[in-house]
Amino acid sequence: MTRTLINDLNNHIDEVVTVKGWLQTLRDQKNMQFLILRDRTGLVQVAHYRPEHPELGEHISALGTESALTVTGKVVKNEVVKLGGLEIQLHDLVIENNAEAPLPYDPFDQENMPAIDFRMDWRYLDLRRDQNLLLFRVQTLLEHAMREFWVNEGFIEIHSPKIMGSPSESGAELFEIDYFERKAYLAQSPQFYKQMAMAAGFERVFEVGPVFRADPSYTSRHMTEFTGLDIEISWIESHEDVLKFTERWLNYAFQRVKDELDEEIMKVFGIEVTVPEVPFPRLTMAETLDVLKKVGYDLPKERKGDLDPGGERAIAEYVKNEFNNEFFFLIDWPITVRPFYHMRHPDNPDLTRSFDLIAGGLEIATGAQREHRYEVLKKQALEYGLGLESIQFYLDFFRYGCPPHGGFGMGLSRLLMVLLKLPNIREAVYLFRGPNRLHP
RNA sequence: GGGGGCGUGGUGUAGUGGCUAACAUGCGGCCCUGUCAAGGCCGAGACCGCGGGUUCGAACCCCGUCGCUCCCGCCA
Repeated sequence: MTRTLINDLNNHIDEVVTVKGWLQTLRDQKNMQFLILRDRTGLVQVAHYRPEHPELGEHISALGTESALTVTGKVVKNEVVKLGGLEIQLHDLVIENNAEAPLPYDPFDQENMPAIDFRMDWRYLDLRRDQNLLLFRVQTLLEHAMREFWVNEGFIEIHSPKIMGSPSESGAELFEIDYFERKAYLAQSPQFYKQMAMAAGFERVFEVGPVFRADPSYTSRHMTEFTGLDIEISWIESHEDVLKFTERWLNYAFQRVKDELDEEIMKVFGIEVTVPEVPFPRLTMAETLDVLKKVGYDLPKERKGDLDPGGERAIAEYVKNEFNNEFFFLIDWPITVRPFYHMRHPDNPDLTRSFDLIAGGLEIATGAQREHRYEVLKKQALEYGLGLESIQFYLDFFRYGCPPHGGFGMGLSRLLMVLLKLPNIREAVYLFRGPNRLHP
C-alpha cells in the first residue's frame, strides 16, 4: 500500500491508509492506546482498542518514544479528537526501528531544552524539532529563490576548487593540508577564482560553496567552515551597480520566503518575515562616524575608520529608526582596512569602492569593485608589501582584456540568523564546525 | 591571542559553610471507560567536572586543571 502523508489524511476519510513516521507520544491505557505519529507534514492520532488485539497492544506498550513506525488503519472523522478532528483506527503496525528508552533528551520538550552544545552531540535528534525542519525548508527555498534570480539575470554557476596551492587572500588564517609531497590549503574564499571568470568573459557568475577559515573565533556568529554565497559581475560603473543588484536579489529571495512560509514561520518561530525594502540605505564610513559621534557612541581610538561590533549595532539602531530598514550598506571604507585588490575612489585615493552589508546589526556580506587595471593593481599590491611572485597567477588575469567588475561574498547561515532572528549561528547550520567542534 | 561566566540524577533547574542534596521532566512498575500539555500512586537514578587546599565540617570558600559558553580581536 502506498504511503499517505499526514497532512493529506483529510482527503482519505473512511479509507484504509498507510502512514509512516515517528512515535511522538504514547498514551497507554488499560483498554485504549493512543499513538501520536509525526511525519514531516504533521501529527496524527492513532487509536487502538486493546481487547481486540491484545498481542498488538503488548507490542505498542513496549515502544520507545521516537520509534520509526509504519501504521495501517482506517481514517475516521472524530470531532472529539483535538488534533485535527480525525484519527486513524489501528489495523496493523510495523516497527521499522524501535527507539531505545530513555532518549538522551526529548527534542519536543520545550521546557527542558538542553544547551546547544549537548544538542549538537545528538544533532539528528535535535533536527527532528519543528524549528529545525522548518529552518531547512526556509534555507532550501531561500537558496532556490536566489538561484532563480541569478539564472533569470543571466548568471553562470561556477564551482571553484577548495584545495589551493597558495593562499588566496592575506588576512584570514588558512588550514594547511598534506597534498602528496607538498603543502596545500583549504580555500578561505573563492575570490580570485570568481574574478578569473570575469577575465574569462563569463560576465556574471555565482557560487554557493564551502569556505574554510582557521580563525580561533569563539563567538555566536563564527564557524571554521561555512557556506558562502558569492557573485561577481562585469562591466560595472562602480560598486553602486553591485549594491543595486544585491538589494533587488535579497528583496526577491526574502519575498519568496514570506509568500510561501510566513504563516509557518510565525507559528514555529513566532516572528514575521521582514522583507527589506529597496533601496537599502547607504551610509559612507565618513557619515557613519559622524552619526556615531552624534549619538554618543565612543569608538575605540585605534580603529582608524573601522567599526567595532558595538559601533555596528549602534549604527544599525540608527538606520532602523531613521530609515526603518534592517538592511543597509556601509560604503567607501578607508584603504587601511581593505585588501589591495579593492578599487580606490579616483577623487579620493584613501577610500575604496567597497561595502559591507549589515543586517539586523550583523555583518553578513563584504564586497567591492575590484581593481582590474594591471599596472594599478601591481602598484597597490606592492604598497601592501605583497610579493608579486606569489600572486602572479592572479595578476595575470588582468593582462589580456579583463573588464571592470565587482561582487560580494555573503554568509548563508548569517543570513538565516537574520531572517529567522536566531541568536546563535549554531542554530542556523546543519552541522556546526568550530575550533573545538569536529563531530558529528 | 585577551577577558568574563558556567559545570549538581538522562535532560532542565534549585540549593552559596551544617543535606539523609530538592523540584520538574524523562525512565521503570502498578492503576485509570477515549486519552489528547492525559491523570493518580510507587520506584530507580547525582558521592554536586577533576585534583589539591582552607575548615570541626565544603556542592557552596581558595588555588590549579579540563570542558562548555559569551564578549573583544578577526571576519561572512
